[in-house]
Amino acid sequence: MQYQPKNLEAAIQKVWDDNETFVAKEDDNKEKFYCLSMFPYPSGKLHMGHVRNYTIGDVISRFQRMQGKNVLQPMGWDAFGLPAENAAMQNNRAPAEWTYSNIDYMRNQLKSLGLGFDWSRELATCHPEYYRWEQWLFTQLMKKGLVYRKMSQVNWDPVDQCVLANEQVIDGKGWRSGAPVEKKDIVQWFVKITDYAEELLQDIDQLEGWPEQVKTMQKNWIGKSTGLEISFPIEGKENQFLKVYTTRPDTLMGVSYLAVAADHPVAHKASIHNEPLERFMEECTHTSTAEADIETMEKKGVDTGVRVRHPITGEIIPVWAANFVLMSYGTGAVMSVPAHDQRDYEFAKKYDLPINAVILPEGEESVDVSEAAMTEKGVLFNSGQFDGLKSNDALEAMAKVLHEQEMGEKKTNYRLRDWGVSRQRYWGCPIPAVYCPACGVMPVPEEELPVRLPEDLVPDGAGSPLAKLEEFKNCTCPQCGGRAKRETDTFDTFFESSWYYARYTSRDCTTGMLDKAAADHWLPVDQYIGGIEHAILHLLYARFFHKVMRDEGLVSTDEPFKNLLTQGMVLASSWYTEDASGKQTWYSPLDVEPEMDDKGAVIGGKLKEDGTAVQYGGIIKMSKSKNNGIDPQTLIEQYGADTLRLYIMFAAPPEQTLEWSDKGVEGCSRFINRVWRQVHSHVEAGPVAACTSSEGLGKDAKALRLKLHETLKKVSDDMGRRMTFNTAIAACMELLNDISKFNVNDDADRALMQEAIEILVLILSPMTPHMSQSLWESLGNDGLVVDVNWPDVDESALVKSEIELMVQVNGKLRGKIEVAADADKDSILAAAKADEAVQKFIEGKDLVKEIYVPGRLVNLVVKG
RNA sequence: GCCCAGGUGGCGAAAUUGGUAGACGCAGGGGACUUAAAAUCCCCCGGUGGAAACACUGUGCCGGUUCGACUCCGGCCCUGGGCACCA
Repeated sequence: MQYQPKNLEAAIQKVWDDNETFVAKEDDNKEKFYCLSMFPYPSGKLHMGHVRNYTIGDVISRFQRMQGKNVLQPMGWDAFGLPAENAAMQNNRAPAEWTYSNIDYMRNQLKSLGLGFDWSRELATCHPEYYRWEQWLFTQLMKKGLVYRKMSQVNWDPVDQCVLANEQVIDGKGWRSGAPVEKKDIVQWFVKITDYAEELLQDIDQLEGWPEQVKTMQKNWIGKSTGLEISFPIEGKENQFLKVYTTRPDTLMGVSYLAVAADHPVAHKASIHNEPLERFMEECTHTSTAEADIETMEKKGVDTGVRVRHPITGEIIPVWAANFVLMSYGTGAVMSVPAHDQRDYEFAKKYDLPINAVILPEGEESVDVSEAAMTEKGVLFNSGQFDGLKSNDALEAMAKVLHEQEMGEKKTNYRLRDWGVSRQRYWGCPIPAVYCPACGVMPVPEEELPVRLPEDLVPDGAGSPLAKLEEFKNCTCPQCGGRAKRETDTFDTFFESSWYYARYTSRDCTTGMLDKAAADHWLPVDQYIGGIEHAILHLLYARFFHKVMRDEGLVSTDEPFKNLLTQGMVLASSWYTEDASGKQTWYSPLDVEPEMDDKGAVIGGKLKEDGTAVQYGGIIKMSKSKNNGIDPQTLIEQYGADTLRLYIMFAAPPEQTLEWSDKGVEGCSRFINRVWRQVHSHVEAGPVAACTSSEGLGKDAKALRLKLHETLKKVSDDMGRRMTFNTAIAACMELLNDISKFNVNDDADRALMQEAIEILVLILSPMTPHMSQSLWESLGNDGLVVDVNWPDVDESALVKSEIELMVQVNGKLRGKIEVAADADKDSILAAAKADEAVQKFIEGKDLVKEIYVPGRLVNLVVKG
């Protein structure tokens, strides 16, 4: 019987569908397990990153179900976003229509992978039944004072008259118009995530099932610091101060200038009679708003002419406007101490500003700042009354003096900024606010929700379509009944993805955002799986939303995700040619024959079609722009979903990047075929009951049964605790190698084969559910594999009479000895010293130390 | 620039708590089967020296701790992710 995955997989998927195998119901008799993979943006087709994400989730779900848990594994669509608008402009198609057809296509793709989703809970964030509840939550936050409006900067395309996302700004120019981008101030909605900064920070310690690296990134992002907020009196302006915040108050006596943002009010005022400053400020409006750009930009500045007085020494200090100071951070002004901060140092060198050293390295007499800043903490000097103080004690001392003079206060600061949620875009959730000329800004009343997004618009890239749509914009004031205007901005799409995990528990609830009982039953998510690229923003916003929902009485826990698995990206080799103008054309790795040097390193390649030489672009993330994506669909058709799933899980542990290899897929296909043939050749000889004990088995059979239960033990641990599916699969491969070498001589051997093969089929089933289901039936069993209990390890099969120990001399492996499993230390050491290979290295030398690690090794330390 | 990861054969990787470096798979080489090919099965496979036994060497680079380091510590190099409007 040949392995033909295409028909087999479709038939088994139909059985799952017909039986509603994966529809989850609340059941208090079983432990619940909520397994969630990050939902996809419906971009058109599944890519390999999706396949990886959802396969990992499905393997975990199936494993947990076989552990007897009641598993919920839902799926939905992160349906709002920019790509729909871009596609709309290109194809003159409405984003809604494009999105819905993508969803239909991708749903079928997911089904063909055999993923055990509860489709009855499917949701799409662009459905009004979904987004009405985030609108509702937002109006609650408005009433609570947790949202506000303020001016903030956006990238503005002066030609297309629209706001650009950071990724749409290429080399400072708009991606479509090519016009230099400008910064523009507009009024936008902000959510006060900073009110929860401390709790978001503290609760990270509760997240025991999160990777350490993600927790560290979140801590650093929130960026709690304690420092001083210091007021510098402005010269010639009675009672006017420039405020700065510093985490290094110990360097206060070394301040040589203050730097303010180019759009700081002080700079604005000063620019009126200062032409170079005015020019500089104008120049600063033509830079990107992205932090990475600002931080890597050449540091520039201009003297504003404004002077302040040092709050302690009274010294006159210049105020510069600088392009690296951001108005949106802290007070928009910083104190600069070139001697002890490298960026300030470079700026001071460039503009010939004084460099005053005030910190000595601990235990030293002098400090050299002729080449670079000394950024370590130490002991204060040149600091008048503070001389001799340690850096760490300076905060209290400075705070006391400044407090008395009302020139400064100790302050806790967070790097985290409030969440700007306004987007001047069409394909998003409308922000439920109304502007009345008489009554002001107010929330849309609950009974008028949802504010529906019209779904038939086709954006043209010039401005926001909603802002141009009078029938959307015009409304009546809920308070006075007069004519009013609706908000035409939409939410940041992170808004939708911040609570979808909760909505799955009560998707059909029409009376509230969540059904409390259902939400309490399933939440928190037991296992969340998604890309490492979401380590900060998405996960932080979702944690924040959860706390907000908790404070609204909607959920009962502090945190949404108990365990987190951050999966690595999927990479493939990349190939390109470059024309005279430097324009690159990228080719699919499937179309290229690589060429290697003697050492096997890739040096180039040729197109399979016509032999054109192409250059190697390295192994990089699969992406449309580099044309190195591998379409999962063709692989499913060629090898079947089980082979693709097995390869994805075998090629690397889940957190690591995964490099695509078509040869590797073939290897997995070979393995599946070997399992298939092994089962069928065993079954051909007729039915047999599985072996249940090692008693009475011959030597080889005993050894195979040992291997079988060792493998079961390892695979259970790898899949349940370690989540290293690659090593679990490797163990299954080893087991199959042993099974196929085993000679069946009698009925007892056949019974052992039955046991071994049944266990192999079961433990592979999370990865290869279709194959396992089919083989399970061939082995004479009824029912669904997914409802079978995970097999138990027979501990008695694991008992060994003899063990092998390594013998080292001075830490180098010199021999191996076979000893009884219960041998004592002295006899083991004696055996080690008696070993012929070991003898050569200890003969005639002084034995100075003997180390015995039970079950592992002996190390003999000799001298001379 | 800042924050966080990663770096082990020709390649993907393994070594779980400091204790046999390279399991498993891919590629490659040799053989069996076949008229032949594919498929399948068996053997070899880090480097250097050696007929072999075996020895030396080897986990990005430099240094340290230890009886013993891929694993711990300090410094550096390279690659990747994130940096608040891609999702």
